[in-house]
Amino acid sequence: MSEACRHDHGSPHGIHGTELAAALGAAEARCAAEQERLTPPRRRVLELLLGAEGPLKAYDLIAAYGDAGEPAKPPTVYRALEFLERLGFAHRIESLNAYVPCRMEAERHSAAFLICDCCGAAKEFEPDFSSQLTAAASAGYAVRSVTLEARGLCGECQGG
Amino acid sequence: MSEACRHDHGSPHGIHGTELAAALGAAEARCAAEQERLTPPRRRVLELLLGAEGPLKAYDLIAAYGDAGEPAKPPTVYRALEFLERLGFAHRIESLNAYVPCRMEAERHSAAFLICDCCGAAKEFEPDFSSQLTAAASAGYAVRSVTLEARGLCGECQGG
DNA sequence: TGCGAGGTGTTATGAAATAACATAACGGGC
DNA sequence: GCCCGTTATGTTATTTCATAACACCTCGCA
Repeated sequence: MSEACRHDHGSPHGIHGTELAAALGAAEARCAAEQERLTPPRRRVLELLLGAEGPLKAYDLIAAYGDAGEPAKPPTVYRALEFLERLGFAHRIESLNAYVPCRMEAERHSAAFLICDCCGAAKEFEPDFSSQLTAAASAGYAVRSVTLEARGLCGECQGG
Repeated sequence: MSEACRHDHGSPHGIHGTELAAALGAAEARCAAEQERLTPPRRRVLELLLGAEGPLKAYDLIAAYGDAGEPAKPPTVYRALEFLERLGFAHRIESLNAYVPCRMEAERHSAAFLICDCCGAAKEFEPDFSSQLTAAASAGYAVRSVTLEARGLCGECQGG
């Protein structure tokens, strides 16, 4: 992380086992409902994101892709990420060049993150953009999507 | 831009001549007041940003840097950008990998942009982050900086 | 069964950013 | 003035991030 510190950074949990299977199943179901296909590469990338401890870089995914350690080719992963973002299953965190699975209920929503500069955790939260949307409207803009990234320190990393 | 369209994209204005000189002078003054130095590379990069029609990529700056067409070396420009961001003279737009000069009054503020996917304009506006900061505080985060990027269409590009 | 749309595999390349190290300019204390 | 620590610059090379381009495949459907 961009900041040296002495903490024990307890892992922000990935999901595994039954829970992971359930999440993948739910994704499968949502795809079916929307006439989209959760193909093997897409499913694999989503699986890796869901199992991860925190935001993953594209090349982390590329390296981790193969079952026996063989990496994927970059376009394979970038295409899968594009799909997952489009469906709302994952978000890109611009300021980290990294990706996280979506943890929220709502589908295809705007994304907002609290990013800890110390431990690297990225916590998604439900933003209220009404004030910013009002400002945008009065400037004549038609807003399609909004992303917000707040950098700082999480509770655990503030202690010292 | 990421979206084909038929508009005549009138130029979002860079500043030039006297106005540019005044802006650089003001920057010089603020540096002096803060024991910082607006060295030649920093001044040159700021000048390029202020004169530009819209967001500039780092490699646009690198290419445009030399008076007679010789490019700068990447670290020259990246260091200058880092300085300009630190002092609040410029902002990075994460979702574009591009930079704009700061158009606001306040110093070292958080940044918020309305980005037109059609003409590429990036309009800075004064955000009200109180609701998001409340949410962050209740999650235990100590926020240092916030960036918001809203993508959509500007007034001119909505017409058709 | 032939066609079109969407998806994948593969090679290669392009774009964005930084590491590492040498050199130079500046400012304060003596 | 001169030394010295600090800050900034110059330069080479490399790393990291992302996409172009094209061949092939596969599924639904006329």
